[in-house]
Formats: sequence, C-alpha cells, structure tokens
Amino acid sequence: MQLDPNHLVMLASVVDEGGLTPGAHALGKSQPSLSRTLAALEARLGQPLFEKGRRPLVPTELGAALAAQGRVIRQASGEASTQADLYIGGKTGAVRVAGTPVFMDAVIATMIAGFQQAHPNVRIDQSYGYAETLIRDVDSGSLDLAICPLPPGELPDRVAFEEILQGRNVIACRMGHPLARKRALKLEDIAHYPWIAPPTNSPLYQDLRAILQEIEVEDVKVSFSGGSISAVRTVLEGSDSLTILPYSVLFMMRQQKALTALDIRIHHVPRNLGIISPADRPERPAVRRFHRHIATEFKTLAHSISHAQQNSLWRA
Amino acid sequence: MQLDPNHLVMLASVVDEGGLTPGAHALGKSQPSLSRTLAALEARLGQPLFEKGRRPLVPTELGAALAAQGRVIRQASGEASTQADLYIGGKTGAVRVAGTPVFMDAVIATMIAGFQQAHPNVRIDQSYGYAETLIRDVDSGSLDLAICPLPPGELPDRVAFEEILQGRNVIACRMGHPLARKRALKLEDIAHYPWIAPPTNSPLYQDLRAILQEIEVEDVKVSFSGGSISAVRTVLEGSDSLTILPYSVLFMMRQQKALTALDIRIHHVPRNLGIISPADRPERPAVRRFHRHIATEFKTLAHSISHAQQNSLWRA
DNA sequence: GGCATAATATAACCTGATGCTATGCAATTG
DNA sequence: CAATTGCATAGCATCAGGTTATATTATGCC
Repeated sequence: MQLDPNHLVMLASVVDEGGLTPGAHALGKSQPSLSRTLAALEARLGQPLFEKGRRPLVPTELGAALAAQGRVIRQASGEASTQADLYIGGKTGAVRVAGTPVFMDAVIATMIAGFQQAHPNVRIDQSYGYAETLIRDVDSGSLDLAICPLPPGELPDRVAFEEILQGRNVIACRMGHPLARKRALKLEDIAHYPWIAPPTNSPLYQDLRAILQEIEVEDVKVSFSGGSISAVRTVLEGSDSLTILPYSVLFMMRQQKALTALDIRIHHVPRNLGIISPADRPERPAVRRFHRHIATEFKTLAHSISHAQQNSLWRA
Repeated sequence: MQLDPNHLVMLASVVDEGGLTPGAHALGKSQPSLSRTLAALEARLGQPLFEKGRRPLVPTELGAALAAQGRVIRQASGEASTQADLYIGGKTGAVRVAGTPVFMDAVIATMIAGFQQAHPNVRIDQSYGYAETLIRDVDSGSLDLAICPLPPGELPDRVAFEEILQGRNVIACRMGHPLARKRALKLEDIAHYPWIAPPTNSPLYQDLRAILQEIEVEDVKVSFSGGSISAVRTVLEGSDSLTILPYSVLFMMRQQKALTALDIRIHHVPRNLGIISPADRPERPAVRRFHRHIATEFKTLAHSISHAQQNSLWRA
C-alpha cells in the first residue's frame, strides 16, 4: 500500500494538535481539506485512523503508527527547508578558493578567519596556485574564486578579474637589520647581503630578478629559497637576509614588529592583485558572500595602507 | 522556504538512480514529469540542484543535501506502507481479550501461545472477568473479545455470541485417587472427601453448589477455595480433594496424566462456552485473525474430545 | 570534426487531487 | 435540553502533476 508523504504529515498534524481544526490551522489549510483527505486515506486503508464517534479525536493503533512516520517526514521536510534557507542565505555550503601562496598565507588567511567567525558552517576549501592554473580552474568550474596578481593589461578572457590592490613590492628585512634605519639607501649598500628567493615559479621570483637586474646586482647570494611566507619570515627574522615581498604582505605583519621595508625605491611592479571569478556562471550564495567579504576586507586594507602612508608611520 | 516532501523524494530518486530516466522508472513515473517538477523546484529555490551541462547528472551541494532528506522521507513513507500492510494483514496490532480465569489459563493460554508463534508482533492484552463485566466491556469497546460460558437461552443483546463448546462439568481428582479407578460411583462414595471450591463469584461455584445440592450433600468440607486453576491443580495433585471443572479444561490437561474425572453422572450444566464479540463494530484485522484462530482451535478441540470419547479412551 | 546515440528539456493536453466556502450533523457541556 | 463546538459533506474551481510527442543537448566513436 503506497502512501503519500503529505497525507502522513497531515495525519501527524491532526494527531499532535488534537483535532482537525487545530491541525488544519497548524498546516495553514482548511478543516474540510484535512477531513476529506484523511477520510480518503481511511477508505484506501479500509481501516479507521481515529476512533469513531469520539470527540476529542483519538487515533487508532494504525493512526498512531502512521502519525509517527508522518512526524518523521515533517521533521525531514522542515530540515530540508532550513537547509535550503541556510544555503540560499550563504550560511552553508563550500567555497573553493585558491591563490598565490604568499598572499593566501599572509593576507587571505586572516580574512578567512574573519569570515569563519561569522559563517562557521561554510566550508572553505583552500589551495595554492599561480595565475595560469588559477584562471584555468576558475574557468573550468573546479575553483570558485582565485586571488592572484595579474599584469594590468592582461585581463583574462572568459573569467572576471576584479582589481583589489595595486601591486607594489618592497625589499624586506628584519626590524633590527643594519640597513633598517638607514635612509636613502644606495645600491651598493644592499649588495653585500644574502637574499631569500621565492619559489622559482612564482611571480615574486620574476619580480626579484627584475629588481636585481635593475640595481645591476649580478652575483646575488641566495641563502634560502622555495619556502612559504612563514618560513621566509622566520629566516628573515633570524638573519640579515633580504627578500622581496608585496607591500601589503608586509603591512599585514606590521603588528608583530618583526619585519620592515628598506628605504629604497625599486621599480614599480606592473601587476595588480585581484579576484578571479567565473564570468558567466552565477556564484553560489556562500561563494558570493565570501567574495564580498574578501572584496570589502581588501577595500579596508587599501584604505588602511594609504592612511598609514599619509601619517608617515610607514614609509614608502 | 516550504518544500513538498514528494519533491524531495523525487530528487532523492534521481540522485540515487543516477539520472532522470532511471529515477522516473524507479518511481513508476515518466521522465518528463520528474524533469518538470525538479525544474520548478530549482526555480523556487533559485539554485540549481544539478550541475548544469553535465551528463551523468551530478547533484550540487544543495541537491545532495536535499536528496538526503528525501531519502529519509522515502524511508519513513515505506515504513508507513509496510506498517499499514502488516496491520491490515493482522500481523501487527493489539488484541484485548478476556475470559473466565479457569478457561483463560487452562484452554485459551495454549491457544494464545500457538497464535503468538505465527504472529509474534501481535500484542495480546489478556485479562480476567465474568460474563456480566465481559459483555459490558466488549459492548463499550474496551475489550475486543471475551470467552466465557453463558446459559443457552440468555443470548446477550448488542454483542455477538458464538458458541464454541458445549458446557459440561465433571468432578476431578488426582490420577491415583482412591475413587479414580472405581466404576459407577455412588453418592456416598464421594461424600467423605474434602472439596476445593472455585472463587465464589465464578459460574463454576454455582455449578458446584448445584451439584452438591443434587447429590444431597449438605455439610461439604471445603479444604481450599479461591485459587487459580494452577493452584487448584497443585492442591488436587497433592491430596485426595475433589473439585468441579469443565470437562474441556480437564481434557486439555490429559497429557500430564495428573488429573482425571470421576465416573459419576452429574447434572448437565445449562451453559455453553462461547466467544463474545462486538455486534456492530467490525473487528480490527489482528482481532479478526485471533478470533478465527480461537474459533478453529476450539473446533479442533471439540473434535478431539468427541473422538476421544468415541474411542473410549476417556470416559464420560 | 561530425555523426550516431542516449538522455534531458519543452510543449500541449488532460485528469484528479486538493484548495476553498457554505452548511448539515453529531458530540460534548453546562 | 439547549447551546456550543467541531467534524463531515457538498459543490465548485484551480493547478499540480500525470501523460505522449518532440526538440535540444551531451557524449562517444569513427
């Protein structure tokens, strides 16, 4: 005997509310509707669901048994409803985000932490990658968002690119570095210190090569290479090495007072940090929420940076 | 967002079967039906349930989450279906049956055991009572069936009474009783033995009084009274007491070879054992099954009794 | 690449379930 | 016994959801 889940829910409502009228009210339907439907159900079953001729309506054994299943269905249905509402509201779901390692670890991780605070049930699946693969993965749909620097001219086809921060690199060293307090450094001042090189496939590495070429340092000593920002920072703090870092990354670490930037102008990097997202496909609610969060956080960050620069607390 | 349980079941079916066509087949519906319904659901949600433009159909996060609830609903619905089938088939449910203590314990209990064997999920709620209250309780609906002896003429109003066994009482004693092997007993033979009396409110007690009056025994010694059949039997077995018992009760105990009947004619009891059931109200399936079981068992019993008598294995 | 194949989406139609209001009828209560 | 409350029934309207036929779209193979 095939039974309609809706009928079972109606039955459960009537049993639980203690009558057709309150039961109908609880379901937002009319009393005759329930009466007819349950009468039809009784006819189908060939068995009464309620004791006949009694007026606080009392369910039969069968009625009680079926009502129990109706409750399960009502519960599951309600669960589905709230799940859907949460999902649509972006309170649940997964976000697959990737970016260049240094930015992800030094900048985005903090923003993710803030997002998790407000949306603990959104799962963030983070991974690392560089521009080419990021664009491909966003385009193919295996990635929801990507954060990476791109040359201003080279706006990628088929995906959207939203600039969020001007690219600017600085030469970083530990706070107590011999060069840290010197003003208007010369090229020869930095020539003698060892360098920490980013992974060779990273854009930063290209920037480093460009800078070294610019300051005409040929035989650079590379003391460490290939590490994450965490490893780089640890090595920087414990030595007199220099490295190249995005200014924003250094800015995010300003609270720790461990690293600083050298007072030397280096060539402007023709690269702007931005968010890559699918151009055609609409974002899932959780992705949209996360996207917005990242975007506003970066706006705040950009504002902080320019504010800090105006106050000369930090030098260019 | 209110969701229709049926839609969730459809979704679950499509997800589990791996496509609209097999999903529709599993539900016994057509493919366009599912397609349209799920498309409408997606429109309501504003979110896709399946990844677009992929074929093997793969559910989205939301689709998978809702399908999980759909599975719960399908499960509960199926559970309700089998529950209903079992109930209608009389394989489940409760039977409220009562009867006079001696018959219930000595005769009906055995039949209940046999019934439980075949219907382990039917709950038997047994109680004790005598004719008046039994009839009242069956009529009021607080009892499904009652088994008790009634005088042939006094067919009760408003309830059905189905005769199942001719009433006939005998005087019972232990197998090795001094009178057990004697033939054609006289009244004076039994006058000296103590008696076990049934509860004073039982019909058997009236029968006992009638018999004693018949055989003109006035100053009867009652050595024990008010006990259940089990207690009576124990006392009978351990003494030379006599008592009055329905022949069928004694017959049911014949295997144990503990008790026997005296070879003495006593007045025929104007009382037939029968099943009392509601006249108007239809019986619930489990009750109907139990009723039939009892009835056929009694037919068998009646047959056995007459067969045994013909073979003279037992004397009248 | 393009065709063959298989599965899904759409169209058009129709039936029946289910919503409503109005009202009759039965059970409970004072 | 009358009043009240609540369930059952009737009649009507609507639309969700079933069908078949057909267009459209992925996918796999040559």
